[in-house]
Amino acid sequence: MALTAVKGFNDILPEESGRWQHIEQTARRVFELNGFGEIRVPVLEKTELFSRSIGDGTDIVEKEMYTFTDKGENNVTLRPEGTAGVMRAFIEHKLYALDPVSKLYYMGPMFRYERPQKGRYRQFHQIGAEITGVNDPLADAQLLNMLTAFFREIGLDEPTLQINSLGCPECRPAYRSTLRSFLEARIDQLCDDCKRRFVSNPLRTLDCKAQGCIEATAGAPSVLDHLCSGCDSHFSSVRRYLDLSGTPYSINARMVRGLDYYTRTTFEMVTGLLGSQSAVAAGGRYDGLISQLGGPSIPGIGFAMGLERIALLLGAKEFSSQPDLFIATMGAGERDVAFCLMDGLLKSGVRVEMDYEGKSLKSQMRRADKLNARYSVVIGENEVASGRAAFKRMADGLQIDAALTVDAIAPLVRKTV
RNA sequence: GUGGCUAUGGUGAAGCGGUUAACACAUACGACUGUGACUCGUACAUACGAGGGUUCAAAUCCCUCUAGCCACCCCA
Repeated sequence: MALTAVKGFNDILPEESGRWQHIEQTARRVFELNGFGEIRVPVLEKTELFSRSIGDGTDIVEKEMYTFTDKGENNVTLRPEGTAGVMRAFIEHKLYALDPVSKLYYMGPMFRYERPQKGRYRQFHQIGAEITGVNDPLADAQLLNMLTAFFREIGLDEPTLQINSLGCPECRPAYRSTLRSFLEARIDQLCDDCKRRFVSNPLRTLDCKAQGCIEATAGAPSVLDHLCSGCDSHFSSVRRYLDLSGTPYSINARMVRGLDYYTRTTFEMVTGLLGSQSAVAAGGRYDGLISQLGGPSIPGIGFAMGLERIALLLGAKEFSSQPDLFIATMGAGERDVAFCLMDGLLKSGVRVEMDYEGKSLKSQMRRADKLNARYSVVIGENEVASGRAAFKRMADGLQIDAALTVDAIAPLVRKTV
């Protein structure tokens, strides 16, 4: 093969793009219903934006970013996630000055240099939403309800919502050291990875899949028992609002996030159908992020969902449309008439196909069938002379006589639902 | 970054050292003399991921590389 796409970068072919559009349109509809407006930000940002927001020690920043120096000697990076860029724009354009509460959504490609596997690619696509300016747990709950609504609308009931609270800079350090002393006593039972995590990120040992670690951490202290009073009441309010609106969820005190900026509420939509890529959507509150990036001290909360993973879950559901009418012609003499008829019908919104290259009637009919046209019509000398033709309903072969005019044809073949 | 598996036409695949690379689907054209889905006929890999080697002879054995998939790490 001469030239191929870059490893981990995929083409979305027409066969699949219908499904993608369905996902995107559903997200737009649900998000806009909730008062979110779309923001479009660049895919390329200064590297510093990501190292400062996501965190220097995270895997994303340490080994997964597409970072390079451009011709002007700027150190730039293809965005590995969406929130940082959106918040940069939020601060840069002082959107907080327009409105104390802003609700934004975005969609587009993200880039991470990882080894591709099922549901994980180097260029992947996310749809995300962010609320800034609200401390109240009401914002957390609305965002979670919106996420739940999206999955309901898209027709997926499989992914389930899990929530947790990670505390804040007040209470997390204390919990972390409590956990560390718990682990210290059992460090021999931990796997090699977790011995490393014990130092770098002890919370991570809680969601390790190794049997020894699961046993060793079975009685580990829970974050939720070590929240400060502010975080504790915030979390219980979030739960109360979810209960009030009947949103199903479960609490997973072992859920950890990969980005440093999360505080308090964190959550994931989890599926069991994608192997180890169980998270279809994930997010959380990031009360310190905006000020960390040089903006005012404004809280925020948001999520991102993975389009590829949702598309995978949607599976083989059919989203392609069918032509209303296929026009077949007997000979070159009728093609002018057919072409004008097609043009007129297209202008009035009827989806029409015709044969472009003067193939045999047999081929044309086969094509009408293959395209799954709802009606077909054959135009020959007789039809041109009489100005009428038989429109064949492909599903059952019924033929209906009608005049060869847009006004007569459009209502006949147009899908009436 | 680590590990495992796999690489034959548009697709799914047979082939396990010996003349024309099976079969199916898809595609194109045709047969049933102006009407699809059934049936039938014809066409369709100078070629077996790339490069090297062994051999009289390789898609079939060996080596290297590359790619894809899956898993780990991590993550949407």
